[in-house]
Amino acid sequence: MNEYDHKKIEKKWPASAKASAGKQAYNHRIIERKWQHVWDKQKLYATPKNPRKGKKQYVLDMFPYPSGAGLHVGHPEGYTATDIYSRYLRMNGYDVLHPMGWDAFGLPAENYAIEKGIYPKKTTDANIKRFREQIKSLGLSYDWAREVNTSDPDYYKWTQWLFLKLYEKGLAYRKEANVNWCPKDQTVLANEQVINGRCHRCDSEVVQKLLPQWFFKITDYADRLLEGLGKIDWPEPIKLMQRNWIGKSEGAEIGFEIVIPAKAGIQSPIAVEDKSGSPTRSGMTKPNFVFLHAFKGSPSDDFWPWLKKEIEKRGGKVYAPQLPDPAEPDIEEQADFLLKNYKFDSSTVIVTHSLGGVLAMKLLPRLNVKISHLIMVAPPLRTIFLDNKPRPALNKCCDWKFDFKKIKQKAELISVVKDIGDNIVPADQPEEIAGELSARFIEVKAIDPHFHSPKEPELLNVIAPSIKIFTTRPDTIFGATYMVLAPENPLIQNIEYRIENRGEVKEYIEKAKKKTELQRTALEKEKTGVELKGIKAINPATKEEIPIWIADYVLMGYGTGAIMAVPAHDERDFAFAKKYNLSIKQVIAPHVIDMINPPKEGKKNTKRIMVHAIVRHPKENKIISLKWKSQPWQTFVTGGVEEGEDVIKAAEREVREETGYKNLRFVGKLPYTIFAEFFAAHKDVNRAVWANFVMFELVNLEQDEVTEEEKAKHEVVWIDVGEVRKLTPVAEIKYVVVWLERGDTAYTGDGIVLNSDKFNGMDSESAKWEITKFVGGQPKTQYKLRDWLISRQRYWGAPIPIVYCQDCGMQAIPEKDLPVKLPTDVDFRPTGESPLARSKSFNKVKCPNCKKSARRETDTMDTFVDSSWYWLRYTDPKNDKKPFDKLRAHRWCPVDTYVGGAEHAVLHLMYARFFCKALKDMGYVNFNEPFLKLRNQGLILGPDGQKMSKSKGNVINPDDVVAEFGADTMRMYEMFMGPLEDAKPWSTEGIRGVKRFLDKVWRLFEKHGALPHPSPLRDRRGRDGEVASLLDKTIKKVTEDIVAFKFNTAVSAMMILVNEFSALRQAQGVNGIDKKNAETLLKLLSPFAPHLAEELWQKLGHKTSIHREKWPRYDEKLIKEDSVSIVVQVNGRVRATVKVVADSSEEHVKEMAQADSNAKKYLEGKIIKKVVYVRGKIINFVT
RNA sequence: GCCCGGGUGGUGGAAUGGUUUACACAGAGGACUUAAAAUCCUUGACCCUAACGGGUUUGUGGGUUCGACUCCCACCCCGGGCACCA
Repeated sequence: MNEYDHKKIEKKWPASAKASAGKQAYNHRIIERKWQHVWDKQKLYATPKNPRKGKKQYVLDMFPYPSGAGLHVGHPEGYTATDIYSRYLRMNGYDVLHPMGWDAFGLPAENYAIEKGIYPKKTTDANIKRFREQIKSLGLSYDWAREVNTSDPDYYKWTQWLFLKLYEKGLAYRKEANVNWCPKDQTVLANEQVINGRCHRCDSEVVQKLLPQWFFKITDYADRLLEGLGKIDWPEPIKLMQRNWIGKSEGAEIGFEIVIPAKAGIQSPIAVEDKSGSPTRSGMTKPNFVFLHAFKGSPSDDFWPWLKKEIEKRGGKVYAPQLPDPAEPDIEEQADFLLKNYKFDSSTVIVTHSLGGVLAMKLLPRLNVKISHLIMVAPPLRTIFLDNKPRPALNKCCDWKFDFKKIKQKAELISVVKDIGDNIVPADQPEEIAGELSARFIEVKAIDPHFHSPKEPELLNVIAPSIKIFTTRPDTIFGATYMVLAPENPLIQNIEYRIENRGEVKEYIEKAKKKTELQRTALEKEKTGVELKGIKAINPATKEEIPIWIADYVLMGYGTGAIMAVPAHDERDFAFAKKYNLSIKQVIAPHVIDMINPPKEGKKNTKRIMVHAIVRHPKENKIISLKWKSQPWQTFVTGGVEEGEDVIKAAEREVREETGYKNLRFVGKLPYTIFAEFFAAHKDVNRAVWANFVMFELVNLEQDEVTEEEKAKHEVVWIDVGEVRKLTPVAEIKYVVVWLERGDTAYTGDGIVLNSDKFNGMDSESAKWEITKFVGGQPKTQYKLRDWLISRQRYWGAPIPIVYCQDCGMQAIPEKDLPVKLPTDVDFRPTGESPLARSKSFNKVKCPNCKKSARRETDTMDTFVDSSWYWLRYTDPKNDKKPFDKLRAHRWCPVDTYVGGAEHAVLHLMYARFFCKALKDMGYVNFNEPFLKLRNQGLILGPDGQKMSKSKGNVINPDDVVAEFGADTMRMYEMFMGPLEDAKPWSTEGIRGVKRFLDKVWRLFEKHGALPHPSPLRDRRGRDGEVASLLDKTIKKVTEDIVAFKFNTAVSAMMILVNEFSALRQAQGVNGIDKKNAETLLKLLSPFAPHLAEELWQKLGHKTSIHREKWPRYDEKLIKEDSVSIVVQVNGRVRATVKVVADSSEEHVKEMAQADSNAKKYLEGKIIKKVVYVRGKIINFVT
């Protein structure tokens, strides 16, 4: 170990000893600068090259963004915490990696460039320099040889490299996406820069804009990100926030078929009998399907019989003729046949297979009406086939010339379905037809090539789509009374041709698109929507037809973009149903068991339907209650409902009978029935009751006579509405209270299933899976997490290493060409595209594949990408071959302790975890979680308790604090303020107190030098052994508190010790304190106040650094007190304290306590029923 | 609206089932000093009492317990996160 040459130090810092000598306070300016210089020279905090296995600790701070404002007093809080912990670990023999660096890319530098025209690198480098100096002035023990800077090409080269690796793995992809766009600043904004739907800089409303963007596929890791949280030591609230962000929901995916509802009054479009012989009911029919089969085919071939059945199941009427001469077809003749036998009209849907499509294209121009929909499955356009088989019959079947314009005019909607695995019709033919006809073009994979399988489910999706929904409450499906699609749901286009109010629907969709984020998420926004008229869905549980709506309260980005609406059991659906008058059907009843009169074992069980009437006074805010004479009950007006009887009528009857009031006005009914179980004492039976609540208001107080029989049972008492809580149906009453306060609401909890056929009576939780099975649904897990959008139309970030070539498409930059450097010939002014797009030098690039000139990706990466892996770079910061050496990373990682602000709870911490897992899968690291232990630091507020800000003028500058009080005081004060994770206000008075403490320590040594002197282990009151005990207790407390990150109480423990030393010295007139004790104190202090501790340590005559010393141990035996104070309580109240020898027997303590004069007063003449004795703490007499 | 965290002297906070207010700040009184600063000592919730002592008190109300800041229930207030996630 390097020894200090005190002579040399003295020579360079001659003032240091004298500056403070004889003064009450020490000179922090000189001492701190001196030791910072010496430590730096000696490389005291260099990281060991090869940490010993099991002896390594990686202690990390979240690296700062080097802003122009310089260091904030909040920064040193976390830095001091990790510094204390690192120093503590080193003193306990650990090899510690404790680095610092710069999250240097980001918006402010670029905005500054826009404003002042100063190149971002220039401002950033200057800011880093200032930050580094400020951090160094705090005496933090970072190993500066490992400094990293994300804006350095040597760093972002590897950020780009990691991007390419993710790209190779399919974890980086490009797609069109809606992004936040600020119309005033002409730029895309990150989600976190949008505050309440407004731009954080200019406050204009942010709109959604569709742009091609790069994403990282973090959703692939949703489950692992969730699972990993169980294994790491992080603050619970942070873990919870991540869990919520990932948002895992278990539920079911269930299909709802779309049907064509029966309608009266529409003329049958086809007035002839069909081959299948199905009767055509006159005056009432459904839209009709006409099937046109293929060459050599028949309606019993291929998918036809299956499709017919499926469509009929959905209420469609199908006509599937056998076409004349299928093997030697004459298209014109076939068309004649159809025209002769069938009548087509605006509701007709023609479905064709293969050559049937040619027939349809020849048929349509000859129609004098417009049909609804033409669906051509794998239609040919020419007689060129993939199998090269000659088909002479086809060559002569028609002229293969089509009047596309006319065809287009004769169908409302045309769809062309292509099989991507087709082995007969070449791919370009259906495509060309679709193009000519401007038709909907759908590419699918058929089960058998060219749709030859007896079942082709994809076709059903085109012809009769079903709506897939995700729900976490399949148990409520019997109560699904309507469905809702998100306005963006592409399914709407599929079924559009059947929608009667198309114009209205389109208008709604357009309006929804134009809405700003603010309007869509506006508080208490009223729900809007439009019904899709002309189609219905079938509730798969009830088989009933239910309406389909579109509404923007359903989001496309979650689940399937469609829901089944259960208004009775979902708040949103409830509000929507109320507004649009949709039916509400209860299928779950809250299940309550009366805790005061619970059902009794062995009693008869009876079932009843009951109604409770809440009767309001005509003028006052009072309601009627009945006070029972035979029971200790006070109830609403209450009674049974006969099977089939109207609940409201029954309630009216009861009110009349029991109270005589007769002029009632019905106000409302609790929208759900409650299932309650209790013991009915007056009848001596158990009751299971369906409880209904009805509210009336008395029009006046006119009253009929009440029968004597009723009068004998109970008396009418008016009570305040606020007292409802006290009434007797205790278990149900909480729902009534909510009803009275908030009005009608949906019941969203669990309970007993009702109105659900064979599932009635089950509890909702167990019904979930049973019902899912019953309706043919699948269990499904959904996540809220979306993929991470990393594109930024910004300059000051790492360029995305991709080029676009006209011939070869998207191409990755080869590794050898990295880094893609940021150009300097840039105009920063915002125009809506990335500034990189306007750099000439940047865009001079050749396609890595064909070497022709190509276009560069001009977006840069989100700065969160840079910070997702910096913790790995610290383990190997100078490597120019790889981002980091695997072995070196493995020696130090994962990070053992990570400290930073809670504002990164989701973003940075989630992204870094994602990177770690992706790197693990690619074999670059061998662990799953980057940060094993995480601790948050709280905000430091201004002295006024407000968040520090320039405009409020409450900013504390750390430079000023260090200048006035010194780094040691600043460090210690920030630790002493309160718990690390709490937000706490700065107090200028408070920091003085800490300085006073350090001065006190200084005087303890300084006044007479540090003297070796005989250990007078007596405290100021002359008691032997107390100081020794206190010293060991302090070691214990400080040690435990550092490990637990409870630095505030560690500081207070040292204050207590120093106060004791100081008083001891005064009381005994001793010059200085015992050397051993002094050294222990300094060691405890050294992680907190490293400069002062080192200075005093050297003064004690040492030549090596205190920071290389071993952490002090304590002696359990010394901590144990010889005598203890026992608190004497009588009936739990403190009456005295008695002093007894430690480990006294209970008997002895009891005697001593009873002997105490004050305790005696309270025990005199009382019988002691019980004595509670807690060893060494308390004795309680119960009389 | 939902989900977290919190509410303790004049102030920052300590105590996670056992004497509420450790430690520090501010305040009051005293010592030293010509004086101030600095330092040191004493004091320090509220009400009753001359005092011994007693009573009340950890946001409010209730409960569990010999005993509750601590555990349970309801409510109020503050801070943070999410926000139509089916």
